[in-house]
Amino acid sequence: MKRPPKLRHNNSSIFFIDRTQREIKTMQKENEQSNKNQEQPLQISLNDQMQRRFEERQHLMEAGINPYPTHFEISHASLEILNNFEEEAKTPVSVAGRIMTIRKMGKASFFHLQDSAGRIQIYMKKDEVGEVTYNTFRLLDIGDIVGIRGFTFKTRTGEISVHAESLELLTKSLRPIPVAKEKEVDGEKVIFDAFSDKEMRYRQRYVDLIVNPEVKQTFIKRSAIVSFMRNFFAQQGWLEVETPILQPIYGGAAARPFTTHHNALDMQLYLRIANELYLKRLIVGGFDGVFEFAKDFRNEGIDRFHNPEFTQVELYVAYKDYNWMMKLVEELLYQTALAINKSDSTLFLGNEISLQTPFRRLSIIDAIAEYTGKNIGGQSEEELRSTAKDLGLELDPKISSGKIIDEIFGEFVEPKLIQPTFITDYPTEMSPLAKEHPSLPGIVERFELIVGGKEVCNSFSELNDPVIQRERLESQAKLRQRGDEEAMIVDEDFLRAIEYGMPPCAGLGIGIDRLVMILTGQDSIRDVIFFPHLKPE
RNA sequence: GAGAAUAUAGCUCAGUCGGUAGAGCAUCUGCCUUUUAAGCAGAGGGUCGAAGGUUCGAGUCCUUCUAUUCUCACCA
Repeated sequence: MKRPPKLRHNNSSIFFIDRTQREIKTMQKENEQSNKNQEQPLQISLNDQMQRRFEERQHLMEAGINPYPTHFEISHASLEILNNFEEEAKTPVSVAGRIMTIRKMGKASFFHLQDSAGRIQIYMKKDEVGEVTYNTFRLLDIGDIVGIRGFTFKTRTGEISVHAESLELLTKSLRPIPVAKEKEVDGEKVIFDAFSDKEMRYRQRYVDLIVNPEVKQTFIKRSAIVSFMRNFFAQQGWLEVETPILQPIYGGAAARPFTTHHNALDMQLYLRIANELYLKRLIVGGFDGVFEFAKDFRNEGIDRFHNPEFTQVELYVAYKDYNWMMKLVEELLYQTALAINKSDSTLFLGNEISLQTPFRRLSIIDAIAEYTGKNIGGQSEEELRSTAKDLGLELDPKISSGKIIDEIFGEFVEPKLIQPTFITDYPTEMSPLAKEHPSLPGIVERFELIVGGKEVCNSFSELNDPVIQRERLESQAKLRQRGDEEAMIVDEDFLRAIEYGMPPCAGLGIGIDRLVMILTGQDSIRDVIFFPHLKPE
């Protein structure tokens, strides 16, 4: 460099750079030349804004100032200052956060710092912080992270702020963040030109979280929902466990799996589609109640209700049945809603949903009768097929009676069940792991909870007769041979386990992503998963 | 898997009949000591998603491809 930029600093971490436009141009030229000469490993394509920020980082380091120091003592979060403000106190505070707005007015400036709790305005006056610090500040960018020491006060226009006495750069930001401006109109916040491109929001969730505060709230709620449920289960004395994600035989649900390969063992493995069979092994082993918050993986379509990996909590409780489990689910969801939203009602897909207990209960046969006028109780496969035809439903000729009922239900009933509704007593054929109803032949003790037209829970009294279980799995294997890719596989180890004897048991699965969607009012699963699956850029 | 829409500056978006690439915010320079979508004056910034084609000339018309969004189908 022919002429380095003027750098002055004193013994604190304060710096001062004075540049003219011409000097910047010269430096850019030199930078380009040195890039050519030295084959920089840096492969980031720079726009003008990034170029300038890279240079600034370099200048700081040349001046012996670390743009990435290791720590800063924080006394207050932004929200604490706002909540505990006392007009006359002038409380000394130190705060840290990302610069989100800047309003420079010559020898005084205002800017907002954003920390994890919120935003706080900082006021800085040249007379008070001195020329060196003030000029330091003038060079910082929106997006930089700084620490401020000062005292609290309220501005002429009434905003609680921090009057800065010193400033320390904590992290230099190299990429411009898409700042949106906001304004209050009649107490309502109006946001201008928000960062709203959905693809970029999902791909660069970190940016989404910085600039769209309501996104953060959704995920904070998600965390609170899981914590609340975990405590709810733990307080009953049930054990939180972990079971394999990599499985030699997958099972517990009707779905197509992901496959992977273990090199050292040279064997194919599957990513689990459900935890059910492993959790039941633990009930055999003598635990009275086990639960697992689990990532499951299903190799199927992607839309706003389905992500290839999703979260379920499964719970198994010995000596209980599905009627008991229904009461538990009602209580759990009601309590969760109250804890999270302070309300038992929520807006989901345009519908006001009430989680007030008790939820409606309806057998699948009655539900179909109510919403289609067709009584399918006791109908044979052929009769069911003609009922479906009457209703205008086209069916794959391969599917059998259980699936036909499921199709009719899914097409004509499920979308209409907006308020929480337990659908009970499914055909045995659809539920190979559920125990048959003692007084209803061909029907199992099973329920699903439908909310907003979508399945949220699935539960049954678990089948524990190993002989019948083997028959059921073997007939699944036959369906598989007929071409049903989702039919289950015979899992000999699971059968061996329940041959030792599994106590009567109620099982439950709750789709966490969907529950979070309902309780946070989000219409897409992508808005409740930090990093939803997208094709590579 | 099928259909529709979208892709232009860091962000949000205009761009008419095919004829020199536009705005607001952000950035840079100057002024401004309680502002808040701060203000005033000026400046810089573009492989118009990618590749072909038509044309004297393409952001614009045609073809193919890529990604996303929405709807439908399957799945929870």
